[in-house]
Amino acid sequence: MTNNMSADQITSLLRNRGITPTAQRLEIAELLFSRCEHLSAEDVFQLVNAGAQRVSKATVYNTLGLFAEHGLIREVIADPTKVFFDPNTTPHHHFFDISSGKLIDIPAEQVHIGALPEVPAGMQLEGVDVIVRVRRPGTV
Amino acid sequence: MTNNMSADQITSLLRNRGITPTAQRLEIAELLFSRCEHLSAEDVFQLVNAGAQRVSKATVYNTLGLFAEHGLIREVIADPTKVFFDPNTTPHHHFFDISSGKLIDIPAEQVHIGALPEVPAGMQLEGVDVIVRVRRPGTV
DNA sequence: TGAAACTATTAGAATAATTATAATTGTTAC
DNA sequence: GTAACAATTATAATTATTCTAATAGTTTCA
Repeated sequence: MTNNMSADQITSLLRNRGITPTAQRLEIAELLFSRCEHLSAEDVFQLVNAGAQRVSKATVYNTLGLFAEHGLIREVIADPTKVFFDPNTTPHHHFFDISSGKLIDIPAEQVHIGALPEVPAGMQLEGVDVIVRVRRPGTV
Repeated sequence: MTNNMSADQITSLLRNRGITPTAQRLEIAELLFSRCEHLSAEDVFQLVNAGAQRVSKATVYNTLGLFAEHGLIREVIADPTKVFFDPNTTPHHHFFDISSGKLIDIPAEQVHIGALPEVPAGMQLEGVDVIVRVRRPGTV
């Protein structure tokens, strides 16, 4: 699934969240929102620098962290070797295919959490992540 | 919570799973099952080598991986910076306190998953992990 | 306008977790 | 006792991520 957005649309997307739109941030945002895929920092680094390098690894991390902090994307922790960034911030969950290391969205309505335990005293609920680990038979 | 087990009990615990009990493995197992805590590889490395070093980092990783593979412990992926190892392998879920980086068990019966989506074609269900992220107010 | 003072952004270098490799030690079978 | 195999180790490499210094941008005020 791809989703074409104009540079202007992406610029105001950032502005609406209080993020100063710089060249690097626009490139990374464009990439995330046009692809609508689950990308790792490394994926973003490769894609944004396809051809000549223009954006450093550190900037990729800064930018992804900033976007996540401002609710533009969401971190998904399912793979011990890396964090994924999901441009879909609506409530939903994930299949994690341990054979391929890929994530697949699960629409929120397909997972029904009937009961949640009481949050420990003095703590604030931040979010609930459901990861359904699946595997292609015959693979490790 | 601590749980005292004799060296013999731990030895047969490993044997029952088809794991040859070596000195290093017994030390690590003893540590995991007496503490009943969520430990990272680094934690295990520190604890097992309190005093003089006897077990290398690589052996710690090998051993934890082996134990997990044989169902003696369970990997919990909640913190992007490291993997936790949980000696409790009964079905249950976790709070992850993002302020302190600590895990707290949630008994299985306190989380009720009413519906699960159909596993993608040709895939095999491996497990379902529910991570409830919580935070101490005022912390990042 | 123009430059000092400050803030925000970027990226090269450093760090931490983990894994791969190859050497070493221990065990088993005959 | 020794060949064949399995387990352990250390080193070093790799990968993901963060730190910090440097750069670019913005504001203040003379």
